This record gives sequence, structure tokens and C-alpha cells, in this order.
Amino acid sequence: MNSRGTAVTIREVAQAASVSPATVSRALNGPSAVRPDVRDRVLKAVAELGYRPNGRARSLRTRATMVLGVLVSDIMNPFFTAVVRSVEDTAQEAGYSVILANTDEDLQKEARYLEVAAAEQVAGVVLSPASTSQTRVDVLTERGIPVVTFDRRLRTAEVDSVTIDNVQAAREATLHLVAQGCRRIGFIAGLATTTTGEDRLAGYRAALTRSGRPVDERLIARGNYRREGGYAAARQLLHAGRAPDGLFVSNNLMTLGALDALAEAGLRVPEDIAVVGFDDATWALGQRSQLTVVSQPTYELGQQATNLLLRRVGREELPVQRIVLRATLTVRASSRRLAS
Amino acid sequence: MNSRGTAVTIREVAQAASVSPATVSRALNGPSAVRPDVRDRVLKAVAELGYRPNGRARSLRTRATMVLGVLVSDIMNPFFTAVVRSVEDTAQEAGYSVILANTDEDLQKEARYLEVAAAEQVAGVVLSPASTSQTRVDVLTERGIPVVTFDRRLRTAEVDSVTIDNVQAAREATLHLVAQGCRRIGFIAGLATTTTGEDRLAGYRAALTRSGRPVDERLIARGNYRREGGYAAARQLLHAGRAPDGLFVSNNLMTLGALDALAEAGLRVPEDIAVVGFDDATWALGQRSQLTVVSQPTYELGQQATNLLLRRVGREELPVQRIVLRATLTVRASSRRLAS
DNA sequence: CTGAAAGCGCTAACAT
DNA sequence: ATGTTAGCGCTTTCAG
Repeated sequence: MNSRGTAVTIREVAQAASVSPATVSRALNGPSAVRPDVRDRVLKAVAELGYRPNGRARSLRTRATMVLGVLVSDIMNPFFTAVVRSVEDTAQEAGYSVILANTDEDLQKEARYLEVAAAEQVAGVVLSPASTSQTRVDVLTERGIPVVTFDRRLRTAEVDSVTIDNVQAAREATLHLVAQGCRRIGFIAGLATTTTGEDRLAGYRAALTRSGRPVDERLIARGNYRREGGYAAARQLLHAGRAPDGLFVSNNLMTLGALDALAEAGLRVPEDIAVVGFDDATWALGQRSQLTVVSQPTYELGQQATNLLLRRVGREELPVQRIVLRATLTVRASSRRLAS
Repeated sequence: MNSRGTAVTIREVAQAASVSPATVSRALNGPSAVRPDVRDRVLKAVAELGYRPNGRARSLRTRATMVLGVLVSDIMNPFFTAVVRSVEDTAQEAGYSVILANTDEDLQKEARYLEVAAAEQVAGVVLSPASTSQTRVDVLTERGIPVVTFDRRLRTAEVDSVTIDNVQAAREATLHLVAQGCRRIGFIAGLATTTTGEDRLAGYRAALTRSGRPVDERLIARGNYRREGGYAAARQLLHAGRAPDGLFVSNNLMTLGALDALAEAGLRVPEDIAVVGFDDATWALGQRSQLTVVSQPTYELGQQATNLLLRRVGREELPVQRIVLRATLTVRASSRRLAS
């Protein structure tokens, strides 16, 4: 801080080092041609005055930032925070910083943060959209800011995405329950406004159909991707007609809620009801957890999304990418009813 | 996007509306004096061209942003994400947006993000510092960007903080275990580089001393605030000399890890060992959790920190604030050994 | 190799 | 009430 109580500018550094602002800029920024002794003088002045370049001014001029934005739909969900960490790691390797915002599955909030990202001119945005059709990324794309969605896709915009094959993953999980001898398999679906909500449901239906089972709509409940939602949905299923003997829950937090409901109802897992969840929940249940889950490759998800984004940021021309990663079914005791 | 493929600027809008850039700015920004018909023309042009003000240019000029930064030391920890959500809510009410960064208890990362916050010229920063003495916030304060720490304090800088009384909270928790008849009370401390790490340990010691008990250093282990850290620390305590019959763990994730270790060792809670944790862990253990904990008022923590920050952002002059909130001991079955 | 000058997009003074 | 001018702090031509 100088005597004026304001930030030190490049001109003050220039003056202190008896050079022009342009030279200071050159000394600081590239490996450009500045005489060593001049450079040293500049660096010394920078250090003494505590000069820090004003990022806004710089990127106003250069039309570039080294900051990526990440917009997640629920920051309290460890699946998303895990992806965020991997985005961060990957971005950092490329010299980018990451700022994060939480949209909370709320279209208004999401819209606001998309605007913020546009106004702040981030280099690119990684996004788990709150809605398949109502999320508007054009605010960004119109300004030439690339967007990559992860976990979920947009149907309304032609943007890159990195997801798993949700239909296939849900089908595999459901077929597993069928194979374990479950006769009435319940399903707790996610928000209908998201591709994960729809695709996982489609996979569940497909598996039943393929197994020659009818789809009983009373065995399908919707949740809001939160724990309470899973709890409420599970209770609904338990009290609707004959209780299920198998349950597939399509997201991590809802799985915990469903387990709460099962425990409350005095049901044993897997004896009374076999359970398959989504996403590893070691953060909640511990390493010794015996929950069968569809495991998503969170680290790879974030990594691929970021790398893809960075290619776009680098103005690389390539067709719209839809990267689909493999999810794997991790079978543990919660779903094991037959020796296999 | 205009024909040039770049963002629409205020000049283009001005041209389209046959007014000057200044008028566009006035029409958009304040309730300033612009003739209604002119304003309508401008707004129409804005809509047609899809104009969005360039936030960087604007705040370069106005020296103000409506964005706050939040730097948390572990984004995978629900305690911090809960506070973040409350910061967000509070900021939003005041018209501010919040961007978030994860420092991961890593001084390098933290330093980098403090620089980013400075360069991006956020209006203010809410921070849970990775280190009591090594976290350098002067990057921000020198530029006149106010900082409020939460959860932890800095000893090196005179900045506002919002915390609980950690010494008192830990003392109360420990005394509770004493009152339950525990003879050998173990303690899992946090990082020694944080005020929470030190203060909670101090509270534990104080409680024992006050109860006329010697402090057995073999009953104190350190963890890294993560689940594995709690697990490792608990194992260490279980295998060092006579096992404890009471355990106080000074953070939420470590509590889960400690419970893992206890279960693995076949110890029953509370019969073999009474347990008190820190921070409600319903996100992990469910509403029906029987864990006794020190409950922090997360929402209030974020709210107060944000309000304080906003007062500083508004250039309000006030002495350095150290707001201390009340934490409460929530007694549940995990620590109950005596009818009370 | 260095300096002078222009300008990124916006808003605040100053005119009118 | 509106336009003109200047300048936020920086980088990047263009000269020299």
C-alpha cells in the first residue's frame, strides 16, 4: 500500500525503477527482451512497493484470464466436491485457477452465476446444469466463453459434455438386483429436469423389461437428490402396496436417506431388502461400508471435463464432444442375497 | 454475439439506439435521469444485440465489484460447505455474488488463491485460514480488500474473525465425559497450525486439570482434520498403553474415522468407550444418529462473517472485531454411561 | 532494447 | 437530459 492508501500501479513501479510502464510490463510478463540489469531494477521496485498487477486491467486488455469457473448444482454433495477437486488439480497443472459457485439446483441462482461468469470473463466454465432444457448457457457461449457440462447434459445447447452412460449403469444395477432374486424392485429417481434423473430411470425400466418383468409405477418414486428426498421417497415406496424386496437409489445422498427409512422401518439389508446405491459413499459410511453402488470415476470426470474445456479455451476447433466414461457396479453385501 | 464473433460493447448498443455510450450506461445503471422513451430505445437495443456489460471494464472504472470471495480450507468437509451456503445466502440478500476456492489446508494453494482474489479485485474475502501464523492476508488488506476469518483466527494479522469459543467448547465436552465416569479420556487434536487445533486441545487439558486429573500425553493424538487422520489417531490411542474409556474428537471428519477404528477394534459405544465428536454429522450419520457432539452454529457463523465483511466493504470504520459465538454440547447416546 | 501512444470497455466529470 | 472527454491499469503496436 502506498501513501495514498490505494493499490500500487505499474506507473509507480516504472517511476521507482526509472523506466517506462511498458518496460515493467515486459520485465514481468514474458520472457521477452529486457536487459538483465533493467529487469533486476524493476523486480526490486516491484518487491519494495509490493506491486501486484491488476488482473482486471490486464485481462481487459488481453481479453484472457487464467481463471476457470465451476458451477455445481449442490455443493453439499460430495460427488460434486470430489469432481471439483479434480477440476482444480487439472486446471492448476495448466496454470489456471478455479473459482466455484453453488447453484443449489436453483435455476435463478444458476442464471445469476452464469451472468457473473460472463461478466467476470472467466476463460471457461465447467457446469453441472440444474436443468436439461432451461439452463441457458448462451450468456457464455455468445461471448465466446466455452462451456463443458459434466454429470448431466443439456438438450438445448450444443456444448461438450462428460458423463457416464447413465442408462447402461442403471440397467446393470437393476439387472444385478434381478439376478439376486428380487421380485419387486423399487427405484428412487432423481429430478426429472436432469438427464441423470431421466436416463437412470430409463435404464431401470429397460432392465425390467428385458427381464420380462412388468414395470410397476408404484415402485417408482422421485426424490430431489438430497437426503430428505431419499428418505421421503423410500417411505413412500414402503407404504405403497406390497413392499419392495429390492431397492435401487439413483444418487448418493438419497441413498443415505433411503437407508434411514429402511432402518426406521426395521428392515434388514439385504435380508428383507437388497439395496444398490449410486456413487461411493465412503465419506459417509466409511471404508468398511457394505453398500453395493454404481461407482462413477469422479476424478476422471473432472479431469476430462477440464482438459476438454482447456482445449476449447485454446481455440482448438473440434466437433461437439460427448465423452462417456465407464461406471462400474461395485457389488458388496447390501445387495447380496444369493451365493454367486 | 455480433458478426465479428466478439462480445457486444456499449458503443454498439449506443449506435443502435442512436445515443451516446454514456446514455446507455445511465439507462442501465442507476435510476438516473434518462428520458423514458430514450431508455426504452436503449433497452430494446440491449435486448436485440444481447448486450452484457463487461464486468471487468466496469469495475476497473468504478473500483468496485459485487463479488465476494470465500476461501475454505477443505471443501470436502460439510462443516465448511454449510458455512459457505450461509455466506452465499447472506451475500445474495445484499446483492453480492460469491465465488469460492478450496485451499485444501495447503499454504501454497492458499497463497495462490489469495493472489487471485487480489488480482480479481473481489470486494472482500471470507477465509478459514490454513495457518495461524503463515497465512498472509496482506496481499488483500494492502489493496484495501477487507478480510474476515471464520472458524479459525490469525495471530499474525489484525483482521476480523467469527469463531466459537473453542477452549470453552472443548472444556465442556471433556467435562461431560468426566461426569459420565470416564477415567481415561483420549483426545484427537487437529492441526497444530490452526487456532482450532490449539484451542480445543487447550480446553481438553483445562478440563482435566480442573477435574484434578493428570494429563496423560499418550492419550493425545494429532490428526489432519480428515477421516483417515481420525482413524489413524484413534488406532494410535487404542494401542498406546491402557486403552481409553472415553474419547473426544475435535472435528467432524476425524470423528467418523475414529468411529471406524473403534468399530474395527470391536469396541462398543458407549459401553466400552464413550465418544464425543465435533460438529453435527447428520449428513453422514443420519438424523437418528446417536452421536454426542459439540454443535457449532454454522449458519450464524457464515451470516455474521458476511455481514461483518459487508460493513467493511462499505468502508465502515470500526475496531477489529472478534465475534465469538456460542457452541452447544448436544448430548446423545454415544456418551451416556450414567443415568442423569 | 526501450519509450511513447493508443486503446481494451466502461463510467464520472464536465459541458451543453 | 444528453453528449464529449478523460481515464481506471494494463499491454501492445509502432518508432526510435
